[in-house]
Amino acid sequence: MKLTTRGRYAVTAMLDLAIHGEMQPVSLADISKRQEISLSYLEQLFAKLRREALVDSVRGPGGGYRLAHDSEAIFVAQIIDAVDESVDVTNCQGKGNCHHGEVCLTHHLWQDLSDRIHGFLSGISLADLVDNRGRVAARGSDTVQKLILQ
Amino acid sequence: MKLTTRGRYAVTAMLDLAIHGEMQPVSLADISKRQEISLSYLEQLFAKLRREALVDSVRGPGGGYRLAHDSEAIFVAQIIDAVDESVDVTNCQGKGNCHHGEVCLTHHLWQDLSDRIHGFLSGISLADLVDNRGRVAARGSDTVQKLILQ
DNA sequence: AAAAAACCAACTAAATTAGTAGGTTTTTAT
DNA sequence: ATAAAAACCTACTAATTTAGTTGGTTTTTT
Repeated sequence: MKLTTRGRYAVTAMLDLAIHGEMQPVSLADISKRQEISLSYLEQLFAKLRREALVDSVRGPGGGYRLAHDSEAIFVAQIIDAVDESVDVTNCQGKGNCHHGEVCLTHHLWQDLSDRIHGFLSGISLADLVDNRGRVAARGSDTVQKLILQ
Repeated sequence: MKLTTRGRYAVTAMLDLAIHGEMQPVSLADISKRQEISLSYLEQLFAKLRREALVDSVRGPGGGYRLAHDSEAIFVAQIIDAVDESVDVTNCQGKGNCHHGEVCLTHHLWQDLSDRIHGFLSGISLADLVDNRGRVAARGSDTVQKLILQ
């Protein structure tokens, strides 16, 4: 699994867009200043986000980036996936050929964990993050915890 | 977050121990052959597992390693932690000083995800893995999914 | 005494990540 | 028209991490 600065930067930048991009497009220079992320690095990330149609760009002065969809319809998992951070923790990229073409001893464990991580991040939209500044899991998790622990 | 070959190797090797170590200690050479993990690399991993008191060693011919506790009492999270793979995905190692000493925009998101991953892996023992060869999460997850999705 | 094993330290190759450098193209405002 | 602001693009680089190697020593059994 890869979940490093790159994925965190991408989500942070998209969240910045969701917060500041209501009226006019937001330039990467602004995001760079606010979030303290190198401008060139942001450019590379936004190239990928654009390829995956998560953002639209406006060139020229006053230009910048806008979310390509409502913030309710963009999910953290999509952002992470777009910048090439796979949330998959299996050794075989889910193929199941990890030990002589068969699944290895621990394949199902990693597969299940991967599914859970992806499921968790697929359920959180940018709008959720804007609403409560990232405190998202607390919502349902009490019930879930009780179920798991009982 | 780091969850790479190292952590997977460690869990696989411990599972091998749980399966083959009932009667006599298991040598790393055996694990190395069965699981196709470099012997020297296994040695490094077991040095850490021993330091964290997850395994006991027996030196000399016929020696090897044994689980230090019942397989019901050793959890995947402990193994991952022992070999220095942190399952924490925050940028600040959970300290919450990610943006000028304050929490960054996405801190809670990563913190919640980290907690979930750790919670998941803390609930799975080696015995669970032996029982159903790793197919563990399926158990409770249907109910959980329904709750989350409704 | 020999062999099997744990134990140990230092090194190395490969991969990945984060970041830099140095541009071009497009578009707006003056 | 021109200058400036911004996206867009490609290639390079430094640092870090990972996986693995090398070459031992120590302990214990046969």
